[in-house]
Amino acid sequence: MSLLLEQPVTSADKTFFQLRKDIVDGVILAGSKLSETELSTKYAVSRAVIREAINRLESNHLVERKAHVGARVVALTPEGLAELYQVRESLEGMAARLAAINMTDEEILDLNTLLNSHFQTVKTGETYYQEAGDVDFHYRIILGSKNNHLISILMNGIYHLIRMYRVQLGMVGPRVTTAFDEHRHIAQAISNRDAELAEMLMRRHILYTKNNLLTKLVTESF
Amino acid sequence: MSLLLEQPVTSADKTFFQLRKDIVDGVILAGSKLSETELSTKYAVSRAVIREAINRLESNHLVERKAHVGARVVALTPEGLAELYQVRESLEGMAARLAAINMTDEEILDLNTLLNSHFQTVKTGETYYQEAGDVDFHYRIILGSKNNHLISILMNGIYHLIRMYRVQLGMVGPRVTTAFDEHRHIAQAISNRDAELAEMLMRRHILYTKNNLLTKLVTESF
DNA sequence: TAAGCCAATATTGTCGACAAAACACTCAAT
DNA sequence: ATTGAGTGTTTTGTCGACAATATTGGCTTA
Repeated sequence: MSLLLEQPVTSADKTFFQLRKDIVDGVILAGSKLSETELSTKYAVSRAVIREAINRLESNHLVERKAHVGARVVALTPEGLAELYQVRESLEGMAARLAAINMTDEEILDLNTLLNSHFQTVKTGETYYQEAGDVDFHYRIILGSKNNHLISILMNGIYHLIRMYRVQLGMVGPRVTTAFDEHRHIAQAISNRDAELAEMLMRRHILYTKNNLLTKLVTESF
Repeated sequence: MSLLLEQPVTSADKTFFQLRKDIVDGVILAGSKLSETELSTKYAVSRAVIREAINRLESNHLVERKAHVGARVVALTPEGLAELYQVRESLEGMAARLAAINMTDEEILDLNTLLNSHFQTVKTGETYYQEAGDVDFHYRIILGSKNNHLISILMNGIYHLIRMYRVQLGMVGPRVTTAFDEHRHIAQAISNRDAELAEMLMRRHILYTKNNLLTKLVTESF
């Protein structure tokens, strides 16, 4: 049922996925240094593999490298969040618009089916599936745009950083059910092939999410 | 005078810049295979350096890698160009809007000064400086957005691929002076701090450029 | 005591060699 | 003649060691 089952084939792939997961989940703290030798012993691979993984993490905007100095996990800041979501709003708004045009009837049907199944889990209040479900919904629309560059920029470029903010800040309270309603309206616009409305609703949805996360980030004073 | 003087500090840096230049300029043909051993002898560096360079080229969307198979320079196709410019239109439109808000008065002054100097070279018809000048103009606006994620996605993410299409297809004929006029109008909107107009003009400017390049790509039947 | 230089140490950058996988070619069988 | 298996070759993936650079700490000197 879940999308995007990227299979690791090489040792560098596995290490990259593992490192990425640990960073997104906060197991490796935001802002901390990534020592190549330390990681190579910890993950039981050579430094060459670690270096390749770190390079890929850099293109995912999750770490920053400086020559002869090393790599650091990015810090989570209000400014960074604001800039990230400004870009996300533009790109995913575009994705929603294109999805309303380019998704097949079957894909739209699947999207609505997914929403119905999410409705069940939202009622029970299982936060873990909320996170996964939200990502799944957005992924389908992104893929539905059928624009490979857009897909690459979002999925390989910035989405893991978005998830990092979401996972480490959380999304709780009334926002959960509100967001679900917004998803329904977006899906409705796409079902009606109303591209302009789909873009507008998606942009507003992301704007709300940004404000929700920004509030948490500021009040928790990271 | 020129912007973005990224200095190579390591051997991998130099190799990366050289390879990127050769690909953008067409010295290494679009669609061709990149053999690691071959490149390592040609550029007189170890395979590790070549591999690092290729990894970076991949995050620049200039090459595609497959595990255990190798890397290939991307192909220039009408579909790829259309998708790329669809994304570019959205992102640079956003950049122009933000630039109208965030550029300092001094930066706007420099932008107008740059345009005046371009006006001289356009009259003489020096195509080389046209290309460089156009890139310079767009770079200033992108940097003027002051959004680091947007800057990174455009400059490190897709702009070299955009340049690759431009360089290998060329931009000639009446389009040259027309594009210059469009630049002037965009600069005017930014000078007036009219964000909405700046975005609209930039989007249309990029749309025109796309159509111009698409025509060339189709008629030349690459 | 503070500032600056120098040496010792630790970390990143680069290299060549070996392992594993994909590719190409031959040869046999239908 | 074509397809298939099998072998030999080439290419990519991984590793450990060495080189070059940055950091740390101590020492000297004002």
